[in-house]
Amino acid sequence: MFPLDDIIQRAEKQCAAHGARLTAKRKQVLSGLIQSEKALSAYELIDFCLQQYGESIPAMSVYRILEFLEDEHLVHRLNLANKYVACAHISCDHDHGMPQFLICRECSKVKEIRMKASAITELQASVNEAGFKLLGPQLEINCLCDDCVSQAT
Amino acid sequence: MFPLDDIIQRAEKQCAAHGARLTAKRKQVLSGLIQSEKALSAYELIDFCLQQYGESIPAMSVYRILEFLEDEHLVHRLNLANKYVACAHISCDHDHGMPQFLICRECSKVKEIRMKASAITELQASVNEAGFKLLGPQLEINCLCDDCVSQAT
DNA sequence: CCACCAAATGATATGTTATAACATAACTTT
DNA sequence: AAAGTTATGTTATAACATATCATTTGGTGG
Repeated sequence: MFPLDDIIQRAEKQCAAHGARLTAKRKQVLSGLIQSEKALSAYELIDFCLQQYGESIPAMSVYRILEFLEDEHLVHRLNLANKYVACAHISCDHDHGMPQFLICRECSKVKEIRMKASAITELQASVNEAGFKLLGPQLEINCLCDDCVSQAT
Repeated sequence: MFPLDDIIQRAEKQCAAHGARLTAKRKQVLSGLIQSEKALSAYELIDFCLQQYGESIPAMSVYRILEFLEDEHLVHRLNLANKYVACAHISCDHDHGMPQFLICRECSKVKEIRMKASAITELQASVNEAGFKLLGPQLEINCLCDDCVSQAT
């Protein structure tokens, strides 16, 4: 889609826009997530950074960095899998509404899709009716990706 | 809704129907989940059983028991919260289709609702189109319950 | 330039959730 | 009671996450 460097540059601009700094470590973590093209746990990211950059980042730092990146809307935390994934839309400007994540339970591949506005409205209505309020914009859905389905056969 | 004993008795019958045994410990764990009326972690259940029955169940056993109860469709595992909740429909006969769980992020209160069949079909279509297959029948949705919303103000 | 402050990172300890591996107990069937 | 099956106990450890305090870094005003 977009070359890694473009995305990083873009992310850097986004951060700079409100005085946040995309430091070297933060770039490494973000790059890791972008390159892996699937969801990684914090500890998988540590391994990745060690392999890729020969740099060992303590767990605590990775969690802090992930939190920072989440605040900057550069990554998403997937509660369903206790993993993290790069936002699929760092390189575009539009607003992203309510993201849906299809998460492959086998290989952690993630696809960020959009629901129809009507479907969201309907969901919201059901939720409110039940005495709850929708929180966080995100729906996470347990799936198998087609690759893993084929392999299983 | 239904008195605890009725539900337990019902659950016992359900188990007996295919030769599974709802032992004393399993009853305690299930009762704990039913009484708490919200999702509990395995370790919260251990505490509960200690308080309520003066009986200390090792973590390992609780996990095994939860797995058993899940197989018997008496409890649901909520991946979003890493907690467990009693099935809301132990006391009725009908098939339950695709359960949706609204989970209060604050207090772990859970409401099991049903989606319209049309909505499920639509979701399924989106998922397939994206190259994934829906897995597990359950959707877990991050919410705040109205009580916690009020308190926050 | 440098002393200072704030932000970022490191180090260590600990908490929380979950599973693996193996041992023992308890019930069932004959 | 012996043998087989199911349930539970014990111990160790993996995987995920946060609290706390120390140290480094990078910009800013004197």
